Amino acid sequence: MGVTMDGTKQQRRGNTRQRIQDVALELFAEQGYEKTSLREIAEHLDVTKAALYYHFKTKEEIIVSLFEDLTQPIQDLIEWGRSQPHTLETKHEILRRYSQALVGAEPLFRFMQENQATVRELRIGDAFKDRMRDLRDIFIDPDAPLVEQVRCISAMFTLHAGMFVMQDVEGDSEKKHEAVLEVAMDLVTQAHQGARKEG
Amino acid sequence: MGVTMDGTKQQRRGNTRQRIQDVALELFAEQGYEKTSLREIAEHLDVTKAALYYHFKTKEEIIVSLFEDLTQPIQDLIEWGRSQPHTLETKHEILRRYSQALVGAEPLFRFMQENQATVRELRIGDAFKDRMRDLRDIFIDPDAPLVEQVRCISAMFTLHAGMFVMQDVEGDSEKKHEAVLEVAMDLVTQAHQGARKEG
Amino acid sequence: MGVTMDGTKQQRRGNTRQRIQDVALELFAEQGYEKTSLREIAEHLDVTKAALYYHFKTKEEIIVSLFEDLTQPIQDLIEWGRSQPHTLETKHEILRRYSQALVGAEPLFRFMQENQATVRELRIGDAFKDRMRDLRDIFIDPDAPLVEQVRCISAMFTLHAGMFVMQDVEGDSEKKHEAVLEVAMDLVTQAHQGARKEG
Amino acid sequence: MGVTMDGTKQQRRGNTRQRIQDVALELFAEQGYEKTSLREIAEHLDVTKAALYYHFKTKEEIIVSLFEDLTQPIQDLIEWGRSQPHTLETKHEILRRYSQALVGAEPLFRFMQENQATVRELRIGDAFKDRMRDLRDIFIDPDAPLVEQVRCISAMFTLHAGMFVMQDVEGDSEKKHEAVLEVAMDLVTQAHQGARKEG
DNA sequence: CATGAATGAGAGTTCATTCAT
DNA sequence: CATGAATGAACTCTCATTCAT
Repeated sequence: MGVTMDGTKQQRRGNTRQRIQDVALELFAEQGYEKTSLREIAEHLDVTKAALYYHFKTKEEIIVSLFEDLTQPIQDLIEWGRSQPHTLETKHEILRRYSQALVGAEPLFRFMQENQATVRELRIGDAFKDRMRDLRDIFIDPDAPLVEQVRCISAMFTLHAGMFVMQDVEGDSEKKHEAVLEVAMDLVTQAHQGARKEG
Repeated sequence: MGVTMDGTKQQRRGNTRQRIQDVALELFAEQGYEKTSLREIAEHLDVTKAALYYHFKTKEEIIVSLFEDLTQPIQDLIEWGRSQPHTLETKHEILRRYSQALVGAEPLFRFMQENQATVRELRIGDAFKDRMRDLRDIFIDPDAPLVEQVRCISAMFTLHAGMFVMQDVEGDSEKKHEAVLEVAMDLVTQAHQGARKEG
Repeated sequence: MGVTMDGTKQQRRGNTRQRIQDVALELFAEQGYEKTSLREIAEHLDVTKAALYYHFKTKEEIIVSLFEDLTQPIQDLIEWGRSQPHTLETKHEILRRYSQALVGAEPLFRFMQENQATVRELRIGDAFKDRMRDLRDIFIDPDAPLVEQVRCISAMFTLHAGMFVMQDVEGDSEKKHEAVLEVAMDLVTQAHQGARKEG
Repeated sequence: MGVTMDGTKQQRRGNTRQRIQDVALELFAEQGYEKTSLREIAEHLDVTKAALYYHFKTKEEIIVSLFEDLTQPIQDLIEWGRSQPHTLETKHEILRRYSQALVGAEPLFRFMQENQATVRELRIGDAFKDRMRDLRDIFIDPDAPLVEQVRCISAMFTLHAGMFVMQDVEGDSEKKHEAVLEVAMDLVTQAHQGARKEG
């Protein structure tokens, strides 16, 4: 992600920085942001705490960087969505792409979902909220009946739920993803039809 | 127990334990468990930190007590659900009751949802997980097609989403609740019919 | 020990006070003075901490009372010793009596020996030191050669050691006491003879 | 390692760990382990409490480190003693060496003797007990008559007593040491002869 | 690039003690 | 005689952060 062809200098340079990000995300996702200390991250990497400060000015900046790096695909998705007509087909395509984006940034999203209270107070809190609202705005028609709006929200949450709750439902991982996506698609379709009838 | 007719002093003195719980829940829900210090709770109540320790042995015990006190309705619901036949009507009734239970314990549930990473490490983590699994087990038929199982899970998550995300959707609070419940009911109905067709 | 024939009122009255002393001494001896909290003592007795304060003004007063009650025999011994001629036979008799006094107040002495640093800062510290010096003064002749003085001190310490270190030497308890006393007596005898020769 | 020729700054900066140990031992020996707080130690060194934690993970680790560093000579003595024949001459040599080892680690031993109750609960408690038992085992013949065993124990305790009690006996420090050692040697000699007669 | 050493602030927790009831 | 409720001071320990080297 953001890795250019040329690697020599970047690898040397970017290596530690990236390793910090990797370890930090893993620990943040596992234990939460507050309970993960810089000491712990440093120990996992076999460097000193002070070394972290060479690469990131504060603890907060570590997860800010993670957020920015890993949610780029969703940012792209939103931009793309904005330029599309608000048809059912568009919404289906958004769901498909969003589903994939989630898979790509799973640990971050798990972290964000499980540490909402913390995230809210961090600098990324607003960015995240904005992003979610943007996504909602290209996904939900504010003039549609309330029930149909709920169906759309439900569709998105179904995708989220798919990431975490589904883990302890038995079955092939691939098949579960498909099932989740199918339910979400159905919900949007129903929302679309429901809105039609009203209008 | 030294209870005088007049209530003013009683209120100040007699129910500190409850007041601790109230303030703690409020702050936990707002800022998260880790970021809420006992000093802060004590200051809100105008007592010393040590006073908290007269009523609760540890910080953790405060939220444990909240959890136990406030999730009793859901415990009851699960017990009731177990004794019912696994019909569609039962599931609808469960959704209705669960929806109400959520409203009653909203701050706690908001807290649990927004501090999952923290909760997981606390003593209530397992209790919560167990409770959720029990609920799922009386709600989902493991022999049904995967898609229909997902629909059921989605129904429950729709209720959860209803509590938080819906807050910034415009509309009358009462009506939103109804809409959320309707979507959830629909999902379960569809799941039921889908399962029929297969079998 | 200070218990009169009549017991009714004294027992009621003295009962709790004495029970506090008993439990306190046991815990002090086992864990040390600092590590034993009043909460712990109260819990062992199934009363509240505040109850302890009815019987003793402070924590320190508890061990002061123990000290005063239990070292009376030694106080008596010292007084008796003072009125006797400084003969070898007197010293032997002192050893015999001291040995017995130690047995009677074993837990207290164990406590005093194992918490010297603490005791020193307590009010009993000086009292104890005084008592020990008094004992030494009737036991040691300051004009005797240094080696003989050491022998006398060694005799007394042999009795002390007998209480604690001997516990994990195998053998009948009674016999061990006798052996300890014998060694101590020997040391004093030698000291006496050594002093003679010099003089 | 950044060691400059000049020593002044080095002394301030470079050997904080050692300075902590020195001050800690001094205070522990004077006031006891429990009554000595890390704040106090830090203040004596003119650093913050947190600085102590850079050098030692816990308060306990401070005295563990002291114990390990300062009892090495005794450890060596035990090892040496094990390889020697159990003759009287060996025992005399052990006493001589032990006497010297005690002088070298006087504050630590004073601490251990005056804080036995505390030490027992610390990690060094067992290590100390083991060490003492090992010493006893190379010093005492378990088949000897009880009285002779007591004489040996008494000899060792005489050395211990020599460290503390003798402080307030008047006389030249050097001479006192010699007198103490002489009494201890005598006791062992007598024990040896006593055992002979029996066997 | 990275370390060693340190700090200031604050956390949760425990303690001896007090006092109205 | 004893309790319930509370306090103030202290404790051990952890954290994010800084900076000279």
